[in-house]
Amino acid sequence: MIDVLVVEDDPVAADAHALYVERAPGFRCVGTARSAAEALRFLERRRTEGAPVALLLLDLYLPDGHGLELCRRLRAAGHGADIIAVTSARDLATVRQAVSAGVVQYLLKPFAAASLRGRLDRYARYRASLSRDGEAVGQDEVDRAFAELRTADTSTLPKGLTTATLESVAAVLREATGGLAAAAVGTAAGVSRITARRYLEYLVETGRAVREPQYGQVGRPELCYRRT
Amino acid sequence: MIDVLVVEDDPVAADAHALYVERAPGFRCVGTARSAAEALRFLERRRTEGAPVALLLLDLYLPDGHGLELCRRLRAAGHGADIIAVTSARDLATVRQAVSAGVVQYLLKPFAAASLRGRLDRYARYRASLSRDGEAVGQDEVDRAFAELRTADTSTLPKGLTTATLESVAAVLREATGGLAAAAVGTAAGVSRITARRYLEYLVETGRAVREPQYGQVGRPELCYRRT
DNA sequence: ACGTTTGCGTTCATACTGTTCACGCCGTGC
DNA sequence: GCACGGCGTGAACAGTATGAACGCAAACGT
Repeated sequence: MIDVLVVEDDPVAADAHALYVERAPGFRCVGTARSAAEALRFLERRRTEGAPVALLLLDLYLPDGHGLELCRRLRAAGHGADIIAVTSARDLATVRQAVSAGVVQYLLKPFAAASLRGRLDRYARYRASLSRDGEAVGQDEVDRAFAELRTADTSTLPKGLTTATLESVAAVLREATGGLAAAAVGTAAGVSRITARRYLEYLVETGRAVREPQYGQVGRPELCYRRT
Repeated sequence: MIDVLVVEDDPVAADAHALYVERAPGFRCVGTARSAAEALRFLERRRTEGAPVALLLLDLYLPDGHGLELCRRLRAAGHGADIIAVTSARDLATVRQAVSAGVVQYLLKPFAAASLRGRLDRYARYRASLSRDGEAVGQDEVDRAFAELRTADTSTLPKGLTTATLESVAAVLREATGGLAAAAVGTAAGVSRITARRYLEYLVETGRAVREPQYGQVGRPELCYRRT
């Protein structure tokens, strides 16, 4: 279970964020703070109690200072909590400062519930890929863990993709019981293997499908796509 | 031009890193530091001179303290420099702490020159995508910028190996209590002995597994693989 | 020392992947 | 009305991850 603290001065937004966190499997909202000072007190108390907070949903505009200043104070105090910035700050300078301050995700307000949910799921996967302890890791594993923190925008489709085709590909995947190869999806959706693959890869990127190899008798293994 | 400071106690490695940085277009190595204290002094001096360092290549094992401690002190002092960790620390706990401390890349030593180069290029792209003065920025642009920092290097795995298969082979080895023969690993992972051996050998090469012969019966000894 | 036994390591055919490029289509400007 | 540029699609092709076959290496038994 990943313990989350919501830091947000607007009570309505704070409640909404807390609700979204509770709804995400594996996450638990252990409290909300209205200000930087309150957040620091909360984190300190949890740490002395031996149950440190793992993740912060942090609004950057707080009544008693900037959210990034809270980040810095937090790091200086030795808190290891990860931070997802949830803010309406739309300027690039703030984004850059957030990155250097160690913010793992940056979500612009207003956002859809699914958008936050996607980020929380990604974060959970990142945690899972780093949860094994006491073992030597390779560069590939480190890269994979970092890649989990990367999120694609789900609201706008990338160039070369259309809603209609995406819908039919997603529908095929939804109907299928097990995993389906790109070629099979293509046939079922009435498009070529290449096009089907394009959309399936997009679904994987946005976390709505997974890809796993199916080893045959001989030859390169077939990639099977399955909805999550 | 992106100003880089190399923080590394080994003079040979420091020179090599500085050389690699100079060779990357758009980057300039403005100095090297042998210790955390020296690095802090250097950053402070550059900042007062009005030419703050933009990026650190940071070794985590320093003579006067851990590199991540330097990160925290740096943030507390308000330095906004980004950090690429270049280290031989192969444990997941350190990786996690590095992420929460605001490390943008994590490169394991020893590394190929091309590997560092790839990361520098990606960092340059990240900078470029955030350098526009245009104020209003959308979620998609933020995501793209983050993605530049977190895209896994495709060249980390040798030709002929896939992350999915590597993961399942590594998982089998992790679950096993004692040593396992290539054939046994293959059966458990759902691949052939040949494929299992390929990945096991890779794990041995990268120091994540060891290989030891099992004597006792008639015939050629069986090679048992075990995680480290 | 030599045969026997057992599994290793290499080669190569194979099947699927992933990329590149040309085509057709829709919308826009002149 | 016609040229044009951008965009979504698929055919062709090179690339690549896999396993079967097979020769060989390394141990034990006599």
